[in-house]
Amino acid sequence: MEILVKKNRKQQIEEKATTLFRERGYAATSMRDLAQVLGIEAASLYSHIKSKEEILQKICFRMADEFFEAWKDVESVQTSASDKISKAAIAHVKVITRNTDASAVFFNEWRHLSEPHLSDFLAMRDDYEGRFIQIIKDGMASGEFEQVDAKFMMLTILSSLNWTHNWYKPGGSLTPKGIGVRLSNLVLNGLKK
Amino acid sequence: MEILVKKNRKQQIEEKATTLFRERGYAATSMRDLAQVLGIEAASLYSHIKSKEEILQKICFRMADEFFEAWKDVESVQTSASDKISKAAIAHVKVITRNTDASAVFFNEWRHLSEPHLSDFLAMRDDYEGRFIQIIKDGMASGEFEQVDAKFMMLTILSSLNWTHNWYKPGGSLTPKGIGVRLSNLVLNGLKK
DNA sequence: ATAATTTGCTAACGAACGTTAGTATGTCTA
DNA sequence: TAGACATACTAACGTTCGTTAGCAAATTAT
Repeated sequence: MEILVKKNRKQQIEEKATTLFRERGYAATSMRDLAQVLGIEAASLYSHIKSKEEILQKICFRMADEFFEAWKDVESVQTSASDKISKAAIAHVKVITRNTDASAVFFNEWRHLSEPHLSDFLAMRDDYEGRFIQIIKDGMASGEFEQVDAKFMMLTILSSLNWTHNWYKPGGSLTPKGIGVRLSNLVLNGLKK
Repeated sequence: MEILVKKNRKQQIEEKATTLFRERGYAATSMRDLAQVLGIEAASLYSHIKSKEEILQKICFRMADEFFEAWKDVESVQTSASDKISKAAIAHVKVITRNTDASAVFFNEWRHLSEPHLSDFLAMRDDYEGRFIQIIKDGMASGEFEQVDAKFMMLTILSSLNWTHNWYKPGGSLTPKGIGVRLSNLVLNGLKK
């Protein structure tokens, strides 16, 4: 066995950091703040992590992975464009509602990444957004959707989906899937012929 | 005459600060950064302003004023609920596109306000959001809209509208009014019976 | 049993932070 | 012409920042 990974404490650090970064923002959260929440000294954090930014990187790229992972279900089956949009919306919302704090960090704090991680991040985002655009364009080409500005449409769809991290509370009347269904129906009403 | 207001330099400071706060975030922007952009020393800023946070307050509450001011046109005339939503969306987008940097600060940096300004800010936001909810509820009561979760609908509408600050570029193919019309049509398709 | 790993501490580093005090200079106003 | 005002400076304050060095105890693996 070659389990060399530091497990327990490092995970705790990332979890607490996620909460703090969400509440106060990355720049306004100090390592001493983070240490206090964990009940240790700030210097002790460095037995487990390399730097403050490493934590942010982990959060951002783990979320990116989750979004791409969820997308696999969308592209696996051959189906109509509207069905794909619907599937993508549901999958996207599920990822967000499963990680509301990490999502907030992902959406709001990525700009504090340094190079080359910042460029990597933006490239992934472009890739992800491009997949939505492609579906919309396919839908227009096949006559399923009206002729619209595909990028504008993508931005509108994703802004509605992404905003859910700001108000979703587990245990509310709307389930993640319910939210995805409602939001995708909403935009599909505007897309379908 | 009692013109005691410091005019020129203070405005410049607020403008440059708006850009920096948007690009780097409030907490990650130092007074020395701001001074450098203006070509002066950090200490010199304090001949014109009281504190760093005062700048943030000015930006946030000026934007709040603009949003409420734009809303006056919506409530002045008695008309259908869908017409009101449309008018509100257009007015809202116009304010954002007229001040993309300040809007970004308004949406992302308000949490760095200290009390009592933070509570004031949140109260204004609740008020503003409540007006959207009221129109939606009126539309449902009159039979114009389908029965929906009014708060969910408001959040969806505003998230689409608010996101425009992230991608709108003056001189693009879409005018502010065009954006407002398209976005309001989109959500109205989902609302109307 | 012993070696390695995990976890934490105190002390401190240099840098950057927001801000104040005190002063100087040019410009507009009475 | 005198005073007020706008604008900016140097110098420095106390604080907080992210991080490192060096050490120690407990836990785990061999």
